[in-house]
Amino acid sequence: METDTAPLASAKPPSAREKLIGAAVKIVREKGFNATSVDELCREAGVTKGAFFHHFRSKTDLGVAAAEAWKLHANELFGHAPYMALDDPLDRFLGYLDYRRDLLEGPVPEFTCYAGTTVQESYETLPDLRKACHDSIWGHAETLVADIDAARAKYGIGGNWTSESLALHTQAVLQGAFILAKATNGSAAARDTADHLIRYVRMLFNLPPEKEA
Amino acid sequence: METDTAPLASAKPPSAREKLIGAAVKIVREKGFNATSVDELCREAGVTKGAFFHHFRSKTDLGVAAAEAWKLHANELFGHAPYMALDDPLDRFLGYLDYRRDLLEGPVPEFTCYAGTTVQESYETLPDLRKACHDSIWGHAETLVADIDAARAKYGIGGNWTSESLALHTQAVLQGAFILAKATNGSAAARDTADHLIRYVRMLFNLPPEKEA
DNA sequence: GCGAACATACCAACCAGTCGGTATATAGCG
DNA sequence: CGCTATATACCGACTGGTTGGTATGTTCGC
Repeated sequence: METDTAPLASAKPPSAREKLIGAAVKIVREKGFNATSVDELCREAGVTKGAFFHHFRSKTDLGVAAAEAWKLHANELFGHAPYMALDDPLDRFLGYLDYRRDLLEGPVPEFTCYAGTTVQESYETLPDLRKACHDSIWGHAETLVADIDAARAKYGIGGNWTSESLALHTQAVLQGAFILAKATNGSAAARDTADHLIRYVRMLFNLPPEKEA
Repeated sequence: METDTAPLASAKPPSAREKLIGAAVKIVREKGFNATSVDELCREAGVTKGAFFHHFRSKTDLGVAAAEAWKLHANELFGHAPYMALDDPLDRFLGYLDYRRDLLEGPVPEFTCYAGTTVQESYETLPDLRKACHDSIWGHAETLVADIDAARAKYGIGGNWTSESLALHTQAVLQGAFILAKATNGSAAARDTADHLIRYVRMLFNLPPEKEA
């Protein structure tokens, strides 16, 4: 049906549709999907209710579109980060993990995940939204698998685990870090958890721990 | 103010208060805090609205009481599990992790965390509830710290990390596992992530990986 | 007969979604 | 070029149902 989903930032004149998707990503990360009303989304986007229901059949529909936009946004951000220019696949993967840890700072709603937040509220009640959030998370994890696989082959790393499961594990740890951040309303505990993840991956690949204090 | 919070299961005649707390823990884990209405909680508990607002000043107030009950419930469950009889602190910690992984099965709402679910929806808007969820998670993590500390001392394990941070990391990984479970509406991905956590802890303590397939 | 535990009736605010309408752009046609 | 037809984008008042919360009982143990 709808395939022209635009990323979070786009060209010159943002249409009502794009403004609503941006508003959803922003406000839902602050207050959650259910606590965000259509009127509030319209106010944030500077758009009327008529425009809302012209572009989206329902509030859930906007939630789905926002999940798709969120995946594109993430893959754009991490796919073009500096560490992606490195030659070694393990360096790229470790660069990704460092980058993700370093992003854990500032106001909590600015580094948390739209899809992870939303799926918690929708998984039992809104199947379409659950699936869209699943695809958002899995679609991002997928982008890590090739490098993990290549790194294992290059350095001869075996073990009773799959590269897919490690990619998903990184996402799980980050999602857990977001929950710790929300619980404390700060980012320190989240960074500590990301450090444990980095330590784990380095151990899996027989690397020494990062520089100590 | 209110200090007589009862655990999830108690003696003979469950009062309206206890029934409401039980209903909150159950339904909020399914649908989230905001999507759960007071009327639905009353229906589930078999209690009228008058009884609800006799015992709780607000819906948020019930959410706070449920978070406290949830912590008591968890510490009761894991504090009396079989592995707690083991002599070695590392065996107890590993027993805890195995037990948590093995609990990841069956319907998703039955193994997910009330506090982790709720804090995501409330951290910006309902400070009291955020704090109660924080105390629930941190209060459970605390119960692991003594064993981790003792295990490190016994086996001479150093490293640039604190026992508190590892205890919180286990909670973060489990919270992340719950999100993967919700996204898939199943528990397989969650168990895989728990396996990575167990592998990490074993590596930290210089143990070989668990039995392979 | 008095307070705690519950029940019933009710309310104002808010909710997602509807609907009749307008403004503008483009296309087809002569 | 001028005229009509059609489609898209957008507007905002309105609706029926739901929300969290209140006001006013009733019941019952002490």
